[in-house]
Amino acid sequence: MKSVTIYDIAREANVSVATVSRVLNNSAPVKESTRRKIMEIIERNQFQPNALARSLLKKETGTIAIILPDITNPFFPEVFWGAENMGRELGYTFFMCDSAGDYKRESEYLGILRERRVDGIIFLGGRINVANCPPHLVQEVVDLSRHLPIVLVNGQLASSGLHRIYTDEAKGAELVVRHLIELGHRDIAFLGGLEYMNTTRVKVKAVRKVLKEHGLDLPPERVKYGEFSIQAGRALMDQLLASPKRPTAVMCVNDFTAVGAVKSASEHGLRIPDDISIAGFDGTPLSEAVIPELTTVSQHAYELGKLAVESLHKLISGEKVKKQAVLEPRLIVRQSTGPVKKVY
Amino acid sequence: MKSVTIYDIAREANVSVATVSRVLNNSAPVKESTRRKIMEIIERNQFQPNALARSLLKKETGTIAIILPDITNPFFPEVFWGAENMGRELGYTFFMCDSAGDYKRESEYLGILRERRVDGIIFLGGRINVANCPPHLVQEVVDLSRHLPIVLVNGQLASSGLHRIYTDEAKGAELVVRHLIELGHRDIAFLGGLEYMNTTRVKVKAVRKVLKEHGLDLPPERVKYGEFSIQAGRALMDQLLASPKRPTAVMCVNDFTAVGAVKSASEHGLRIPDDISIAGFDGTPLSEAVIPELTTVSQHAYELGKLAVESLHKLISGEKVKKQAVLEPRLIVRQSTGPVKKVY
DNA sequence: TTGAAAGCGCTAACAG
DNA sequence: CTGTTAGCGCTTTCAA
Repeated sequence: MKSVTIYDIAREANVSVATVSRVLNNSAPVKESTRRKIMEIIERNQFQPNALARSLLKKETGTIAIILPDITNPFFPEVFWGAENMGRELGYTFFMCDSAGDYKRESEYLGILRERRVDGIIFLGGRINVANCPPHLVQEVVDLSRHLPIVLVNGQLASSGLHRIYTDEAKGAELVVRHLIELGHRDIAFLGGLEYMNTTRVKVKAVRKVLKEHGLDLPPERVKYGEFSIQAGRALMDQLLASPKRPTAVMCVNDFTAVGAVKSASEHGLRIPDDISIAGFDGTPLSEAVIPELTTVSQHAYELGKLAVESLHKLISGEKVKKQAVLEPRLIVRQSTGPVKKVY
Repeated sequence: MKSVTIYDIAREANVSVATVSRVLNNSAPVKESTRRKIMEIIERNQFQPNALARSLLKKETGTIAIILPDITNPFFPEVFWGAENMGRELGYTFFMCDSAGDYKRESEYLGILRERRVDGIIFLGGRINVANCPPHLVQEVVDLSRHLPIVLVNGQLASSGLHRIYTDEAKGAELVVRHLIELGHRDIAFLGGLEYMNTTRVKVKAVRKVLKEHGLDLPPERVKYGEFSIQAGRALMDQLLASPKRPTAVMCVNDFTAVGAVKSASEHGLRIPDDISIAGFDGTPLSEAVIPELTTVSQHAYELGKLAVESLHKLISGEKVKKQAVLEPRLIVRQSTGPVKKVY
């Protein structure tokens, strides 16, 4: 089990470790014949340099960590996949940290990652998505960011000056509402999402704005806050349908809740979109897998991951990077929304 | 940006680095007063020991890597989530490596992980799931396993003697077929999965076996091989439905293909399960998200991840571990399967 | 083109 | 209870 080191190679080749190091890194010219001899010995011994030792010296590890709130939500694997594909080419390996959206876990990971000397961190969810993040939690991230680059994806930390990549969710929500209005809907509800999370607030605000432009409004009973899960979507929709007069269209905070809403609606005997239109958000693969396929808004998850790594890499290399990169959301009209049915 | 080291702390506290190290690791008694002083200085400087240096010395990194074929397939996040929850308590951090099922990428990662001196590897998909894995690819893993523990999840490497955790897929397939037969189905088809992958073969074989027990068989035209995606499921189902006489029930290789099959069937105007029963496999969250909810077989993905880490940890700690751990699959009957409709 | 030697930051004997 | 010291495996001057 004794692992072979650069010394073993050097000894066997009758050269110094410096020379072996040189052929390993191509960091200086080495006589062709010695190079070949060394290479041969390396191959034969299946020698692999110890990345820890190298990192200790070079002060860079070639690792990036991604902290996210829920890997089982299909939006995040998509982001990761984008990040990894970009990162692999640049030579990075990824630590995956599922925080479950829990501040404590986030802090825990932040500490661990610092100890492990990752080259950078991509942060999603949790504290960067709440309306009023406790100052010490903001500070923690800001402090860390003085040691290593951090990129926030789809979130922010009040006046932290951290780099951000995000999709314009307000714009996305507007797209959905305009689409619904064009279809003739006048009674639109908003469903899902915790009230104190930004992703929820931003959307509700945008919905209000667009409705107002059309002389419509969003009364309190047409907004149902809750979790982001399928279950929550279903329960919330149940509530909505329990009211005497039901809306003709529902915009959901994400695809999960939309799926739940669809379930509830069909359990209530409603046909979608004939009896009620339901729209999701995120454009996850799930939205396409469901029947009926969901009208939703693509957040370009893959792209977000890719861009995050790209920025991070530049930051790591000391290049100048724009503080913010905003992606345009894209409305994807599918089967779950349709013209309002006139009832005379 | 100069990072503070144990030396800085020692100097400021007027003690030796050894003492600082002792309070850091609680590895030997230290006078309470000095301990407090040192702690205070550590806090004030936000000192975090460099894990690289420690790992270099201790020959253990506290990292586990998980190699899997497709993080966007909801089965795998579930496995990861189980692994992480178990691993976090044991002090591990996770490298996530999406191989895309590509042997080249797998090899690439295997090399990188060795260099990074991960404490262990959890391997899923790709080469451990094909019927005839090229010997050099087997050898590569076996070689590596002499340097660090490797656990194969839901797969195997011919006579490699590697540790394995898996769900009994044959049993799972049997469960589905028996369920279908009980419902009165006599014409059952199998859909999806590459023919050369074990996960496909095992299931087809099991289906044949059970059908035979009941005096039935699985003619070639009732088996449609293909990818594991939703798209594949849909295309394959289209083929199946193009035949003059369609089966009354379809068992799919996984939930993705089942979802595709459901789509195709409903596009063809068939009601599920009244006109045709469709069953999935894996028990992913997707199977429950979809409408109608899928009858499927739970592979206990979360549990697989948990167990994998548990074994790995024991292996790492030098404890004795069973070569194999087999989980019992569980049939989950939901809405996509029902009694066969008698047609006279 | 090559070698000697000084660390990177930490832990673990070994002495005291 | 505490300090000295020898590495862990590698890269990188500085000389030769």
